[in-house]
Amino acid sequence: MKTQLKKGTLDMCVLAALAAGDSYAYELVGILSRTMEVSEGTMYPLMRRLQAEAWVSTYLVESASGPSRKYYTLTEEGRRQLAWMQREWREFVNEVNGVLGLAAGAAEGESS
Amino acid sequence: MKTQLKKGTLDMCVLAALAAGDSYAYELVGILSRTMEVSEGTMYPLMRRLQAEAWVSTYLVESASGPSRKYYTLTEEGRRQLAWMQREWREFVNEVNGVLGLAAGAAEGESS
DNA sequence: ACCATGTACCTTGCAAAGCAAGGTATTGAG
DNA sequence: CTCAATACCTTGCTTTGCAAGGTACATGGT
Repeated sequence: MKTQLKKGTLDMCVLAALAAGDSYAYELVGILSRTMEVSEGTMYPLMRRLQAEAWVSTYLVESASGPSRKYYTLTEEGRRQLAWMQREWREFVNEVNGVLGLAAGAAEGESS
Repeated sequence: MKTQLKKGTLDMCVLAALAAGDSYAYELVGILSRTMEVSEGTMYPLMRRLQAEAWVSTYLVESASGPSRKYYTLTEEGRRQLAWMQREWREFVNEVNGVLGLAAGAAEGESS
């Protein structure tokens, strides 16, 4: 469920998570999954996009408990992009809530 | 812009607008355009979907200034669907803001 | 009569994004 | 030696928004 709602917000969520510290795709799925549903099939293509846009850069780190991890760091441009996305996000939420609010006022109690 | 963010919210917005009173596709574009960007190419297929799901029903009304208008009414099921969508929407907004908030707290001032 | 403008309907074809399902390789436990 | 967990990845499908195009009616201007 909620698949459609996530469109366009996951990049922002990942960038926000990376703003709190470097991480790798597999771990990011776990981190975001504490709050919302995400799958690996979504994550890996997403990370490629972020890198293609130069919003993140990568480096490899060997792990003692499995294959090497591909860590991602937020770039300066990524940081700017995150700020811009957050502005758009808040704006959009207001727009939608505006439409919902209008309807709520007209559909429910028209007290005074 | 913001095309991706709209995915999944436009149906809800249209249902909300219809909760305030019957309307037709062309007019709905105008109504929603006061708050957010929508185009006809989006609206007409959308209305077909809503009707296919039985969330709206239609009736024709002749117009003095152009072709007949296809009015849409919210059905009982549509009303229930709208309520459910709004719940999902608020939940989702909280989830995303949660992820953004975590990052904000960790990235900016770590006072105390 | 002609044409532009506004109203009102519609479709086709594309692009973007999320996801299930599948696949590979490494490490450690039983 | 097999099983699970870690960690990477791709292919194909689906949904949705949108630009671009097309139809038809009414009105006003020329």
